[in-house]
Amino acid sequence: MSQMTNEVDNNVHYDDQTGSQLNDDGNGVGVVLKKGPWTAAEDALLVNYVQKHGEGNWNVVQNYSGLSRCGKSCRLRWANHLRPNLKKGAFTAEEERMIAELHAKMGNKWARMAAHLPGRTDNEIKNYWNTRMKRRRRAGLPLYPPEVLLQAFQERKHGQGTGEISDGDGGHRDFLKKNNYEIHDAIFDSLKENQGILPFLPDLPAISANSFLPNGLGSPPYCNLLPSTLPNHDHLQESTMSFIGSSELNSNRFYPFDHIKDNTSDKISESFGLYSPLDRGVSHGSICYSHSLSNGNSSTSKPTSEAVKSELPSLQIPETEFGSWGTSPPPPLNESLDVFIHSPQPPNALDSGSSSPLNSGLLDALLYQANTLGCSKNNSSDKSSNSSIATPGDRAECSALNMYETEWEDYADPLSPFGATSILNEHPVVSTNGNSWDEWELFQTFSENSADNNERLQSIDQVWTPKSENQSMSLLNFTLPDVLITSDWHELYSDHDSTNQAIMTEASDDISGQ
DNA sequence: AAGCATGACAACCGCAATTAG
DNA sequence: ACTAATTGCGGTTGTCATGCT
Repeated sequence: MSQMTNEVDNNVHYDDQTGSQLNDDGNGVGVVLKKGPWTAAEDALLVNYVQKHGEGNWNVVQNYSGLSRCGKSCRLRWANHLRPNLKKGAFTAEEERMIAELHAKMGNKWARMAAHLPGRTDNEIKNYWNTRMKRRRRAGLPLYPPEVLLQAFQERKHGQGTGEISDGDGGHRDFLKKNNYEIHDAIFDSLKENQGILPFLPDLPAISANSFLPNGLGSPPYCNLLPSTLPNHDHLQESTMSFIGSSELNSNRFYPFDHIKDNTSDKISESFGLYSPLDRGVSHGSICYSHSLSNGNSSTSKPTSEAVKSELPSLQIPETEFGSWGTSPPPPLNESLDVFIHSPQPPNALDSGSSSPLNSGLLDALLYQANTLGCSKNNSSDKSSNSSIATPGDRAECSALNMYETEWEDYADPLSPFGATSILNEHPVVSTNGNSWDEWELFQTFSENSADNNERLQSIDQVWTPKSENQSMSLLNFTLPDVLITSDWHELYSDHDSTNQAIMTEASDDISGQ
């Protein structure tokens, strides 16, 4: 890097600037070890050493090479920069897709991910992901492309989760599978991270709580959601019921966004964990409350803001804990669910009366989403009739949708394996050049100023067809167009809904089918 | 042009796991 | 079996470049 090139022959500068540390490995006590950026001369020394002695024994490098670096630093330098076959430069589209996919499966297992990306280092991947995630989070965008979510979900569902990608982290998965409690990491991760996948429901029909809770949690699909092996089922049910009771699900009919009619659209985003670009507060409830379940264990003793801090993607649970679950009674799961279920709601949530499924946690948000999708297919009249509700929410929803639509522009590259081509061919896009962020804003403005939402939603209804539903299940290669400034953008909208629907249908099937 | 925000990297730190004695 | 050393990993921080206001 340019940084490095500027550092050649300036040892003194960096010694003074970055300080030093004493060697603590006994090899040269009192020797001042250099820190900071490596110089070309140091690199040469290290390369020379490795060529002569091979990798390893890093702590003795300074003895043989004359380097004043600790072994750790040498190893890192070699691994990240000097070893042969390192691939430099920007990640390719394929690599980016791989990273998203791997992260959806593995979480922050950078080293494992690097193993699947020849020539790339864990540090590189980590930096890439963190930067990318920061950017996306700031923009309020979901971390994973829907097709990655769907694919991962399907793979997990069909027991081919590891497939060609073995993360070696099957411990907790085994546990999950054994307990028929297999919910894909990525789904929860995505929900937890920013839940961008949820808010882009095409519309928000009023649905009857009874329609998907015919007999409360004691009947499908909820009863099947619970691990059949749970010995403390009653307890869990009771807990879950109280959880449901805390929401508006116990009313005959609830309007998911009704309660936010009078609130700002931020509440929707907050409820679904969709970050507002303007508000990245770390204490957003949805993040906090989703954490316990997504982790599958109760980590709520810690400040929930940590969920944000740690950027936990997948089931980032110490494997020992899961391992112990496998050999000991499942109460931890109960507890975790219990904790999740009884997750304290922020006072304002209660005060505002927004104890809706949106605020009560990602589980019912997920289920709500899944069921809503089901309802939306069967009840277009409801859809249209309800498209008139919650104007502010609708706007927020629209915003979320818009974000989603432009979200995966990275994957809209015609060369991308996600294959934007077909979509782009099917749906003429007016503008498709370059980066779309500005265009997205333009589009958002367009959307917000466009004809009233009812009309838009009706259009969506019109373009919904069983065909698109069927297609949705084969949309693994579906890619969002780069830009959606198009006269018939609602058709794209509809296709996104298809993907979304596919995901949520999978989620619903997966949950109810367990 | 200056200041600021952000991105991209590189490197360090601490902890945990593994290995060697 | 125990301990220390080594290695690996993930989180975090620091620096520079770039773009925007």
